[in-house]
Amino acid sequence: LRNANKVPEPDPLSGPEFLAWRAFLRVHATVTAELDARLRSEHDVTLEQYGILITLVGVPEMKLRMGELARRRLISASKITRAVDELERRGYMQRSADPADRRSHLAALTAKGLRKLRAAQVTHHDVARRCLLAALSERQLQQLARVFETALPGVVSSDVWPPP
Amino acid sequence: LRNANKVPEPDPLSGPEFLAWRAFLRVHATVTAELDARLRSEHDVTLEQYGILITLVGVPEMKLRMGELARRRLISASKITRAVDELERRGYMQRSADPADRRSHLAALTAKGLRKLRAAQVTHHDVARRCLLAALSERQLQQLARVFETALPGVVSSDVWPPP
DNA sequence: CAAGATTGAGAGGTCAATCTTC
DNA sequence: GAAGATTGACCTCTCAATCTTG
Repeated sequence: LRNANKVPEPDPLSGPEFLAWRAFLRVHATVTAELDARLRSEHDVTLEQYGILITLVGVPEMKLRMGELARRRLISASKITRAVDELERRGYMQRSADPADRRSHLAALTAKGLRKLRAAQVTHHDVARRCLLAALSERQLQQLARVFETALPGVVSSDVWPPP
Repeated sequence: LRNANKVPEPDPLSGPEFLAWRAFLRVHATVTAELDARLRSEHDVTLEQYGILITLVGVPEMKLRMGELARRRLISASKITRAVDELERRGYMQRSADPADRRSHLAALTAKGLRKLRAAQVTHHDVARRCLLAALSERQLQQLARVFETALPGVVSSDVWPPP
């Protein structure tokens, strides 16, 4: 405490900045810890795997090139390769050749993967509601979306994230 | 697309729920990816290491028991052991015996660790501002904090998170 | 020779077993 | 015997090197 005061923080966040930022990080950490724990215990799927499946279901034909899938999940090329290996091994996804470019592989959701995702979504939505959404009025939900849209234009309405 | 309609989502989120939730996740993923990348490149520290240092600086005498540190960072006992091993190896932290309980070890920030943290905070705050805070008015920052406090009471004002 | 994807070797994380102290 | 912390063995991730096609 004494030492901390002797080496003061340069250009600190303002009071309201600090409180909003800290609450944002704390809420996210709390909610995702609960999400990952419940998805694992109830569906034997990690939050990361859930993210991959939910990304695919929202896309035409439920298939995406490996690189595009990695870009949308913000993960590396080698990590998406290994994650899809595992999901394919379990029968939730299937690779196929890309007719438009023979370097590229398409990663598709299978019928089994779709059923798995639908079941997992019940848990996902339950956690999202119980840890955040259910406490908020419709007006507060819209405020939240508006505030985020102000900070990162496109983040609310854009179908793909990050944008192409 | 055709198949997705045949296996519909049970109990979906409402429109405003969906938009607020998705934006929340997208903003967090975007900001933390940028944060981790810049902390690594400018200070050779991961976001996780930064989180450990920032947790310690906010606490009396800048020291915490290993288990309490793990609890506040939402990570396992073995992971905090190895993370502190590395931070100690680099001179940013130091372990000492806990006089109150000889089973327990205290993990303390060193003077070098405090200087490292102060430097990293400049980068941290720059990213936090540029990706989220700077676009918001003081009123919007307060709205954000209020909305989070509604969802998880204590998340804004509590000095320790998660609460004891 | 650049882009898309995968692989091998090494670094880092996880789970159960262990050691010490309460 | 349970709690606090660490260790060992296994598993996953990362980085650079590789293979293939544009």
